[in-house]
Amino acid sequence: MVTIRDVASKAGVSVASASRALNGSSSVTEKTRKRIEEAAQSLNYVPHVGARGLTRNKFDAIGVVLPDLFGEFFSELIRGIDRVAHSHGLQLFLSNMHGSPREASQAVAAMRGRVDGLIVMAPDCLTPMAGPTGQPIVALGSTEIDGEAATVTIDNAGAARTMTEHLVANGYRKIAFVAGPRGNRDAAQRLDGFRQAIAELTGERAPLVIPGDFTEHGGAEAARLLIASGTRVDAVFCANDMTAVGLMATLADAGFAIGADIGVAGFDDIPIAHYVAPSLTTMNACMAEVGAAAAERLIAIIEGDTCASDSIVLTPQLMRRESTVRRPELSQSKTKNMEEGIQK
Amino acid sequence: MVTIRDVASKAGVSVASASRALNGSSSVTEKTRKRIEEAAQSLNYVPHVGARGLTRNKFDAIGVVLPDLFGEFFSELIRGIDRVAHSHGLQLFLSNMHGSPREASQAVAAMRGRVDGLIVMAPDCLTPMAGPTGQPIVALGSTEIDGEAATVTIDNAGAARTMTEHLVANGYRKIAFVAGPRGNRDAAQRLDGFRQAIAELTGERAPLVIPGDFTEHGGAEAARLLIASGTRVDAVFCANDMTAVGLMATLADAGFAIGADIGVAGFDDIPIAHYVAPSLTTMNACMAEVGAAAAERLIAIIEGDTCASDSIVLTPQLMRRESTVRRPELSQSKTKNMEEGIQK
DNA sequence: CTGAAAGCGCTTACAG
DNA sequence: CTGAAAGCGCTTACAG
Repeated sequence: MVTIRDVASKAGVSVASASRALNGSSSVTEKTRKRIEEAAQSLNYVPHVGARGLTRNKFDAIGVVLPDLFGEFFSELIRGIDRVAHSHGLQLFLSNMHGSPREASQAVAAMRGRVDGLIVMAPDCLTPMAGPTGQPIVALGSTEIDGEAATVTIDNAGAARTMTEHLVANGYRKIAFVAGPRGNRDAAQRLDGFRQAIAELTGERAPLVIPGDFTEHGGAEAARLLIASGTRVDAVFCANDMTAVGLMATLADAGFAIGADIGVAGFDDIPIAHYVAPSLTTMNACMAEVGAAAAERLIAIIEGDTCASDSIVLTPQLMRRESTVRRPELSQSKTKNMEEGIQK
Repeated sequence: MVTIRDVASKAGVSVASASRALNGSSSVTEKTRKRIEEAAQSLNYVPHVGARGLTRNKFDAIGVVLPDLFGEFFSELIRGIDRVAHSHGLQLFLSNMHGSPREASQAVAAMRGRVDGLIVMAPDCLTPMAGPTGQPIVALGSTEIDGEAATVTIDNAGAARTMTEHLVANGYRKIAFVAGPRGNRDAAQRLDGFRQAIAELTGERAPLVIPGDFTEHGGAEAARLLIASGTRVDAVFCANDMTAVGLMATLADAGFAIGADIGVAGFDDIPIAHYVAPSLTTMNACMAEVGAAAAERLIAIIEGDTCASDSIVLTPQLMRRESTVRRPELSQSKTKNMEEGIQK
């Protein structure tokens, strides 16, 4: 491994000069600069970023701790973060906390001395995370972090209300909700918003709430539970899109015409939502924007912008699609031709 | 920021002892170890991983350089890498080369002094990447890297042949191919495999090849081109799934019954492939496994296993789904009820 | 403009 | 078992 010492000696200068030349400091003769650069070139010198970070206490990287690295939801989030990080010349250090608070703390600790700041999403923690280790940190979603941290969230409750209004306005009266994982704040806020809206709009005080876990499988399970119970509902509002996708598939297999027989709504607007058939009505949580906003906020804090620590709340938009269209003829060539549909 | 010096002085010992105690060295009295740990605890000490890495020349992290961080394809890949990295206690340093060879080299350089080894995927480079900077490196897909590097690839050509055989066996004769981006080796190999298989199976020497770019939009464009040209084809084999998804949607909107009127096949088996309607026949490129294999290989190399530098080739599996079923009645309740379908 | 030196936070032979 | 010292590869005041 060639070090700056090697290029310095090859160029016949001190490491100090080599460092200055390589970092574009002005105080160095054009001639020696050239000599040093040639030496570096010929030796194929690559600076040791770790060492540089140690001396400068600046790492040109930001850390991202997420509950999972997988799936369209996180993929979108990372995309947004990467976009702004890249435009600022920052590298990304990613860590998967695997839904475990203990691992989340470990991950945060493992970032010390590697990054200039952190974006953390840990909506599953019931207890607030261990406080910041002194580094700039922004919390994503309804993550709770000890001490102060800037925050980027979406208005889950408000969005759930918007969706509920949409369902009611479209003639669905009896609406069930498929919940998210216990202890997940995003899920809890969505449920709250739904409950409140339902109470106001239909007077229903105890709407049916079916357990779920944010996965496709959980959605399928909820559908089976619903069918088995024989409960008659007009529509189902799922705490996230994956749940809705699983639920829709199971419902369709059981002969229900999605939309006509039973409305289905999701939350997140992951890309899959408009590929499924029928396409899924959902709330666009604009994860890419959340990620980008978080990254921008973090960078501002790192750069010493003190006003940057207040929180941002993004408002999801309703994506009106086929799964909440009551009369199939409204959606031209895309309606499923299932047994039920034909009989009518 | 509290350092090891702080905990040492608080515990009344030297930093050497503090370091030893904190790292679980055996040569330290139980009593002093306890004192040190308490000091660390009370000070909320978090080791500076960067500094530790510098001294030990070991970073407990691996770097991953990809053409993009976004989309199900990369998401799967990262998932596989993360699984084995995590099981070895390694962090992930992710970098997006944005499809640019220059950025790829930069990204590799930026990893020096941060990671113990690299996984690099850069299938778009026409010229081989700058050689390894001395660190262990494994190339993914048909990435070409100067000097030696272990390699994990999938058999693109063989898989394309398998798919072509499937199409022909299902009665599709005139088959077009939608290509991937120019200069992408995976795409080129798939096209080669297709051409060769077609020549052998149908005698056709110059099958129709429509340009594409691995995106949904490119697929839609290809479909429009196909329709506008009036060329009659029985099936379209797309260089990847995203292309197939875009093509299918456009074809369906134009009134074609996918499967019955025209077969469509993809490549990759991204999760969306079985959500679209009709579900998409494709080759499972098992990206998660590719990622996992690459990570395992890399770790073996890092740990000094010299035999670990030969290459691995994974064989994709055919995922037979609805988009290549000729008679709609075969696929029960899932067929699209389009104008064409009704008229029959 | 250039160099010798200190220091970033840690680990690890080397003595004791 | 414990401590003083050197060193990881770099940058940056401080002198000259």
